[in-house]
Amino acid sequence: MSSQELAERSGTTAAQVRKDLSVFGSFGQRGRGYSVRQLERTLEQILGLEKRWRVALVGAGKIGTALLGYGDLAERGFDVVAAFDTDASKIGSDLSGVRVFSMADLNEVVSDRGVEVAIIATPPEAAQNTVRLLEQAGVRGILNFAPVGLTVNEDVSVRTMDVALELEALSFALSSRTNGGRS
Amino acid sequence: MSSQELAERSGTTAAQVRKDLSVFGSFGQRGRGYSVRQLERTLEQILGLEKRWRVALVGAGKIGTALLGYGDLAERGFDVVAAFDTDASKIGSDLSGVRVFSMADLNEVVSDRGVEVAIIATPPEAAQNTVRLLEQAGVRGILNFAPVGLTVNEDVSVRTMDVALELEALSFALSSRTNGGRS
DNA sequence: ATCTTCTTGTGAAGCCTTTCACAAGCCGGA
DNA sequence: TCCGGCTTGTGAAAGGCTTCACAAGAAGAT
Repeated sequence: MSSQELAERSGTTAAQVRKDLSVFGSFGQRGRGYSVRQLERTLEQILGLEKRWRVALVGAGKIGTALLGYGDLAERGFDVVAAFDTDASKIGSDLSGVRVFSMADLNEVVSDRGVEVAIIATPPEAAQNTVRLLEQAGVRGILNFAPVGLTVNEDVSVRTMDVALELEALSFALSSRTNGGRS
Repeated sequence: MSSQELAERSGTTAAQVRKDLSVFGSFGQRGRGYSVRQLERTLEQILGLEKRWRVALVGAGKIGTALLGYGDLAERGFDVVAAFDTDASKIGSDLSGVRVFSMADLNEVVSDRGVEVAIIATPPEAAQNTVRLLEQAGVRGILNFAPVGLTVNEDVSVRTMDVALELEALSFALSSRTNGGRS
């Protein structure tokens, strides 16, 4: 497959694709293009996707449980190995095959099971404190669904998914386009 | 409040804050800084946040219903005025005060209620077809939770929120940092 | 009124990313 | 073997974003 075709499929330009790939090395064959199979394998390795990751879910409310039922995650290399919640009635139960623990057990369970990445789906007030607990337990990647900015140690990566924020970005795009799209 | 303080709170630099604001005009007072109140009002207007938006939800499964219970949305100016699903047992029911309609009614309901933005929370196979329906009904902003890339008309904005993709980005950050973080 | 202190708004410089353009190289056909 | 058609990999140019640095202006003290 040529860089041109890759570009069209991923919504970018041929030159961009070639430059991006060239950062990691030369995988293409001049005159022939790229072997999709080989490219897939090589990139998986480079991006750390060949590895499976152990994930913990903190907050087994609506959003948390919805994520567990998402399915897709396991196929893409992420095993949710534990969930945590403050609600006593949930502790000990099974959500889509994942055991729910008390927050008090977080440190122990996360350390024992070698959890590297956590998903925070707590109410916003509880999110920052959850970060503290996770950092102490050795988690270095956090996906945050609580609509708040989080402060983390330097050696921890966070990504926040805020639905309302994304809608706001959409609304900005829409209104600037409508009001005679200056720029 | 000075640009310095604004920068610290939002995790950027003072120069960046001033440059960004200068795109829209001059709101600060030399020697004094910015009036937070006035800044808030002005930016709300500019970003189109003073307006309320009517939102439709397509796909009333786990993720969809979780989003409805999210609360935060209404506070931030987004009213979910209709939901759609293919499951006959859900049609006609109420989810957190939102009526669930058949997909067959999408065009009519969306047009009648003046929906401008839609959230797609369908299975990935159904997402692209949903885009078609929404475009025909006049929706111009789409927030997509299905883990697929979507093709849309030029006058429509899409944002995709893919949990596994975000986790993959995290895992890349983690593994590059571990493997002697070159660069 | 003048001086000192503070902070903005903005040209200019620096840096990084994207695009251009083309030599180098691969393949199939004659 | 030689040629013509394609496509990569990459230096160089262009474009965009971030940081620097400083004149212009505001407020309070003397």
